[in-house]
Amino acid sequence: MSSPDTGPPASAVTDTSRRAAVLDAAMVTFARFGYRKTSMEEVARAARISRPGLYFLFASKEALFRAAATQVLERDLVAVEHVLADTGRPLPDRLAEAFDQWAGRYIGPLARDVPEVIGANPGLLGEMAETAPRRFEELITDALAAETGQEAALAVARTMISTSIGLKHQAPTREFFLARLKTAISLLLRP
Amino acid sequence: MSSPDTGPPASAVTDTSRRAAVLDAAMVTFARFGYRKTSMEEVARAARISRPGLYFLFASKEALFRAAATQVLERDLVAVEHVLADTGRPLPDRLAEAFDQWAGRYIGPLARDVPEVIGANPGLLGEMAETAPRRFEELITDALAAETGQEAALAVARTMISTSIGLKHQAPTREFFLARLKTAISLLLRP
DNA sequence: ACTATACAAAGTAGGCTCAATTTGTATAGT
DNA sequence: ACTATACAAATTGAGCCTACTTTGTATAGT
Repeated sequence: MSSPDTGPPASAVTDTSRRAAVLDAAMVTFARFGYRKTSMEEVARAARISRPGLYFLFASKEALFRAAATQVLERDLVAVEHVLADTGRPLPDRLAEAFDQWAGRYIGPLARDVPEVIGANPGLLGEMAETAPRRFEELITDALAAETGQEAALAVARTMISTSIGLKHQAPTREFFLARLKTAISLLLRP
Repeated sequence: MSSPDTGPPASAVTDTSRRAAVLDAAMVTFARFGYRKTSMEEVARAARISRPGLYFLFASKEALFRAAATQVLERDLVAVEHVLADTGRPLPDRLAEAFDQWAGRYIGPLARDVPEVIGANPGLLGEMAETAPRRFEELITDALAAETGQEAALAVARTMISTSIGLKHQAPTREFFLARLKTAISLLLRP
């Protein structure tokens, strides 16, 4: 719809990082107070811009939330992709770090609210709510299939993902999560 | 406090099963409406006794809930124990059925509310809230250790439990849960 | 070993109003 | 490519009151 290709690409990088910074501030605020109780004023304050300026960047509160959540998910998927692509490292290490990026990093008392507020408002996210977990499953499956050549790669990937979801609910700390996850990975990679 | 050892044991069995039936009706009602919005009147109606009669059996709403939740947890643990004790059957089958009794049976749209209402009111449960999962972990660990003799039995048990918790959140149906769980079990029992 | 009826004290829901907040837009300025 | 200020319309929250429900107990009856 609203294309940013209006002027010269002089400050394209600046524009992009400004947008990203605003989205970061927005997600922190959404995570802290929840979608409903977060006002555009509060987001603007957190992003250190004016409220009209915020509306200049994002057409509505919904669009802002969608963009913020999308950035988080996309960023994490890219991180996972990069970690898994580094085939110089042992597979178990790469898998552990991939799950840490995808889930472990959101274990703490503050960080927990991020996936919570995203998961609590699937209606605002549209497709992303379903495609992101699917893409993650694909990335894990491919990494497993590439290395171990298993045809059980999908089954192993799905089991690991279920385990990580369970651990996310059980783990009081990121360290707990990671320790248990590494155990699970080594148990599932043995055969 | 109120001991039932007042008269002859003539109708002890009847007493016990009456109590159990009342507790079943109570748990169904608690699960349907939640603890707060469930009235003693409603429980009495579901149990087909009078409200004063209900107070004759249980001193308070809290005591009633505690007893109902305890019965559910204890009943499931006994079922798990029995299933695992039948060493004539293959270990994977027994494990799958154990997890089905403990978690899978609560997957459906109606059944889901039971663990939910129990989990949502840990303050009313006291010790049971922590000891029951611990006892389940012990039962699974012992079954694994007895058969496979592993010293990794605890790690395998914990991984299976985490997987089952994740699956409980993912699974739309009991069949989905069971299918994925069986895959996980066979993957974790291979080495 | 209960049921039926009744009751006080406490808690909860519903409705209602008014003030405050919030959204989205506009306008003028830099 | 923004900020500052302002504004209408809609939503929300606070406070308050009243009516109803609920808890726990008591009492009489079978």
